[in-house]
Amino acid sequence: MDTAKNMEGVAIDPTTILKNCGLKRTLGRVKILDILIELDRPITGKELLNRLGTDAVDPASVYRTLNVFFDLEVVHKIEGADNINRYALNRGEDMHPHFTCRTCGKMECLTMTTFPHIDIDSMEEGYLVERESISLVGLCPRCRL
Amino acid sequence: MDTAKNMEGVAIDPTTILKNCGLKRTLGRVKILDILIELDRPITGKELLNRLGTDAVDPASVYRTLNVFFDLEVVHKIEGADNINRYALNRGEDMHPHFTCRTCGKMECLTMTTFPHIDIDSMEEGYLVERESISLVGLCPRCRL
DNA sequence: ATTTTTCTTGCAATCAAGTTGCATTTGCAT
DNA sequence: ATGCAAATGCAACTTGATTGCAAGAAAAAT
Repeated sequence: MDTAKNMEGVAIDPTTILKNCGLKRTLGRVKILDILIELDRPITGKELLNRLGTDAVDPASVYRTLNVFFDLEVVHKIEGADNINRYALNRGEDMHPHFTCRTCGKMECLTMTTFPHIDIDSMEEGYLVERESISLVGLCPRCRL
Repeated sequence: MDTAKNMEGVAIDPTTILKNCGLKRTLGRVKILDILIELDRPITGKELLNRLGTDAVDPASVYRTLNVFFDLEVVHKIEGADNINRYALNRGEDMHPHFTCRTCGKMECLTMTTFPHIDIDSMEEGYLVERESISLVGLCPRCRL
């Protein structure tokens, strides 16, 4: 079985990721990366903690790790649906909107949807736009009954 | 001097607003509406409390009031830039993106910018989209140095 | 292989935004 | 004027997340 690769054809396994950004390979970080690699949608710190389950990593360490990963661009941080941060592995994908179900709280990446172009030039002079995000909220098929 | 009007030509003063939605005209609500009417950008509960200043309204009451206003569509609630809710008077405007300065935290409405159309049909069947928001984050001219 | 250095973690305390329960007060219809 | 539903203030609490610090684990140096 092949190792997963990202869009640039780079292998994505915890050890390689950690080595590539000069972080020590600790059990907690590996477990967190295992979960994020497995998943194709952004999850909250809470869900991550739940998934880590019994062999718990301390919440403080989880949040610290996520922030380190975010600073090193190992993960994306998605804010905005319900004021809870969600994290997803940075696979080098294009920017895309996210859909969050109001009931079950699951967030999904709308990778099939083209990211609409915002006419930034029509903004007043002098603004520097660093991040753009589009967020849809509603009901997913399962929660819609 | 004329009283301010919204897009439907309805006068927007605290007393009228409160009467129109069957809420009691209390001092706190009037003060909050005064501030929101005056402002053309969404503000946080914190900023609202600061502006209420010395003649303080209790934080719990402010947040309760904002929620009541939101439920009655008197105000918009904008989430997403930094996981802090911001509120702006509902003037019946079209949906528009918001820009938040990473440094000073001020949010502005990008009313001059057309709201890009998201191709919701390209989403899988069964989703119900209730809200859509577009959020830009960066530096405003003042904070850009 | 062992020591040393540096980085990480766990734990507990803390923070900030926001909510809730409840007794008291206030607006307003009568 | 007065009676009652609605709103407020206060304090306690919730939740997501951060921080200080002592103890522990990786990687580097010997």
